[in-house]
Amino acid sequence: MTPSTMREMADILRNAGIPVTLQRVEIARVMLSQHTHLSADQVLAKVQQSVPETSRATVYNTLRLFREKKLVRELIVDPERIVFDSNTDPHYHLYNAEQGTLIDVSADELQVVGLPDLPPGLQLDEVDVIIRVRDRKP
Amino acid sequence: MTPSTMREMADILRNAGIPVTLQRVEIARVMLSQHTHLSADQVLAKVQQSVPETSRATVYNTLRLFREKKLVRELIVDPERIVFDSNTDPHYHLYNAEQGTLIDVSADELQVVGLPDLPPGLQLDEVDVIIRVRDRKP
DNA sequence: GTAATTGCAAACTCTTTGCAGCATG
DNA sequence: CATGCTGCAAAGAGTTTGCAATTAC
Repeated sequence: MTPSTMREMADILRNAGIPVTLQRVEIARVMLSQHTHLSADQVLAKVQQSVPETSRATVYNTLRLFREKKLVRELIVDPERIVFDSNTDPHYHLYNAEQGTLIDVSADELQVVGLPDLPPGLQLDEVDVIIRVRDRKP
Repeated sequence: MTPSTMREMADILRNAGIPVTLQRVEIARVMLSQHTHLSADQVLAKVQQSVPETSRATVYNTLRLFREKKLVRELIVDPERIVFDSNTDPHYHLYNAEQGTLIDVSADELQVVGLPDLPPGLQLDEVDVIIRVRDRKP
């Protein structure tokens, strides 16, 4: 990690009100230095490449913390695992279950029209759109 | 189960090419006699009210079979459990995670516009829309 | 010194699987 | 008789939790 990345990640954490630790900076580097879609185990594997003294529990704890602070979103697209998305702008997803690939679709291209009125006492949280595709079988 | 329901469920199974058994008729009654959203465990609990000699494995096997035969859809809305939906018409969902309630939104009311062109070699499987709501906190 | 953070291992939940017995055609 | 369906129990995967040791303020 370059010094500037280190500093950038630490700043993101502080701005979010998260006390800075080595493991959190490292998890931030993996998740937040570019847009990605990663499962908790994928994050663990990447973090352990640079900081082997990182436990699975810390990764789960930290990802939950990041989610609460809105640094990442949880995507529920596959029953096997939760995917964490570091793109927090409004957007949708194209998912290929066979390959496990997940691609962002900007909210500029794709829109949802005709959202129903919500029953009173409810407020909109978010709208997920998942375009599920598969390999064309000839 | 009235005799007519019994017969109706057996017909649905036969039409789908599924050999008729007591457990399958019972699971069909729970899932298919009206539109519902149920987890495997909820189906198990309901089926066991009338046919206690029904195992968890059979419920999972049968729900998978129903899915392959397009009698039900699998909904991935909550990381805790898979929900099976007996409404196989095109439609979307409004989900309240706190209450666990899931409501159908017809494809007549709500539409997705601007679906991206798919990369060659891919075909569209389905488009899921989940409107996530929560209780309004005053 | 008090509180927060971490690692380890165990626990937990949902789902799948292996296998023996039973039923079915 | 051969196939396939069922129940039971165990296995498996992902996630959470309890707790003691360490670190930080």
